[in-house]
Amino acid sequence: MNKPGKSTEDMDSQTPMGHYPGSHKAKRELFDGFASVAKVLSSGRRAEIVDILAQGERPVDGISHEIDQTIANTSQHLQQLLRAGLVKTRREGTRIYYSLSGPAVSRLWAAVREVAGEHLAELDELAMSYLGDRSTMMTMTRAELRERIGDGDLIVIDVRPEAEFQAGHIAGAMSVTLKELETRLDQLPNDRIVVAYCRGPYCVFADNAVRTLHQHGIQAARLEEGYPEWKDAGFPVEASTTDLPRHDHAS
Amino acid sequence: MNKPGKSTEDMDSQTPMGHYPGSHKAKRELFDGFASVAKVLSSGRRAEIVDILAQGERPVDGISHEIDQTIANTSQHLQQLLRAGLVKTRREGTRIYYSLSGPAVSRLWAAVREVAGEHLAELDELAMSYLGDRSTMMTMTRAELRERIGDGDLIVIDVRPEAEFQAGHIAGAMSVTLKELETRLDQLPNDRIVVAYCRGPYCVFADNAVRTLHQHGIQAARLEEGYPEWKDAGFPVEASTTDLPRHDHAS
DNA sequence: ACCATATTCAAGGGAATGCTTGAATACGCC
DNA sequence: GGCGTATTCAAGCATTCCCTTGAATATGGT
Repeated sequence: MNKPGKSTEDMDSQTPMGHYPGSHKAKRELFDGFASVAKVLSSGRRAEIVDILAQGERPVDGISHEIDQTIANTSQHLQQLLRAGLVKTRREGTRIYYSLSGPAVSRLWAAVREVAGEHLAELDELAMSYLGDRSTMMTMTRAELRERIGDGDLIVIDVRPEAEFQAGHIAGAMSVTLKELETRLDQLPNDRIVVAYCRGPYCVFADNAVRTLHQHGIQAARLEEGYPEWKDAGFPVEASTTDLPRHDHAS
Repeated sequence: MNKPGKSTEDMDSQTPMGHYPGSHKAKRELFDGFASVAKVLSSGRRAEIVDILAQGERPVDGISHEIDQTIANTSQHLQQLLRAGLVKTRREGTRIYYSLSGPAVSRLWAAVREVAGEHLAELDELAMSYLGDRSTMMTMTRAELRERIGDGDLIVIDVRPEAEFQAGHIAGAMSVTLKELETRLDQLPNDRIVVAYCRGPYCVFADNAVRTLHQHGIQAARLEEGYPEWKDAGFPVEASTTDLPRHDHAS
């Protein structure tokens, strides 16, 4: 006898009376609803999209370029995120800007990364393969950076794509993308420690910035987490109001 | 030109030099890794399993009965949860007990429910259909309950299946399953408010207990969240050490 | 009105998923 | 060693998912 009981088909066995809420069918549907939220994060490409939107709003073709997928495919992923309620849209002329629908989504994404980092056996290997060796790199925590950010002995650079800096960044940070970094070394004061940050704990931009700076003999450290975590912690942020956020094409 | 760039195929366009980490392929694989954690929660049945395991460890056939699925199917779902690292196992004779692999998993599950509750359009309807009308039911927060639990004017009952009570419960609570409730009404002191709790904010047991108590003219309220949230908040818990946790068959 | 740009829609193929069924494995008991 | 119980494994089928391709829609500029 392998099958589940049929006698209590539509009424939970814990329920003593027939007319109470709690049918198995409704329970299945409710949990299918919860599952639909997780399902939308069950694609690596959509996870990348959420990681990018956690930085701020972005139009479709900016996202498409960032995740290296066709516009059509990116659009379909965005539709799925939209249907599940994880993102919302804002139209501006011919462009449609997507953004996370709330901080709870950011927390969910952080929880996924945390579980993967703590419990998924292969993750260390995958992270190592993408990020390279981090063991020799100096890091700084959010709390420490906030403490020391006004002291004048360090400078904070944001190495995310310009569009993300403009959508919001750590108060007092300057934007230096990786592409520009080597040509703008002279603009960095050589008597301060440079602290680089980017999208989050698994973002490679800050790592590579620190590597480049070290090669040029400049003291540099990486912020352990990224802009979304800084913002979610309620630490001071600011946005470029000089211009509307645009996507940045490399070509 | 709809396709993503091929010229930067294996090197992130933000990276200035060729030998730095950050290839697109490795990034895809890393995010596929994160996605694999979410994917395992993308089935309603596995979500139910996680909800049950958040109460404490449980053997396969107990879970199978609880989610109303065949043992074979339940086992396969558990294998997937195991591969993704969300659960761990403990063998005891011929039984294999599954449990969540850490509190991060519990937080992840809470984050999924939170996002669904805040942003998924259909969820209210699904919850209403499973739980019934909650609007007339009195509730109590964790903090308030902890405050008043020693005052002697209320009594806390745990209406989850006995196995879950034994695996861990709110300190000072007494176990009264829904099945027993009507026959044990005389054991409840009639000069105190009864506070019922169960698995979490979307669990129907406590609701139905309060409904039954009200029908018998007993003052009763529902704890807003359940045992996992109480435990994760660091509030006092205790476990039955009189016997090893068993599953409970209704049949 | 016409064109360019940004985004969405629709159809199709190959792969993966969830559930079922029936058999295999592992442990404890006699 | 043989039996009963708990769990896992393996094969099959209908469904769903991801990505691709090509066309359709919507907005703004000239």
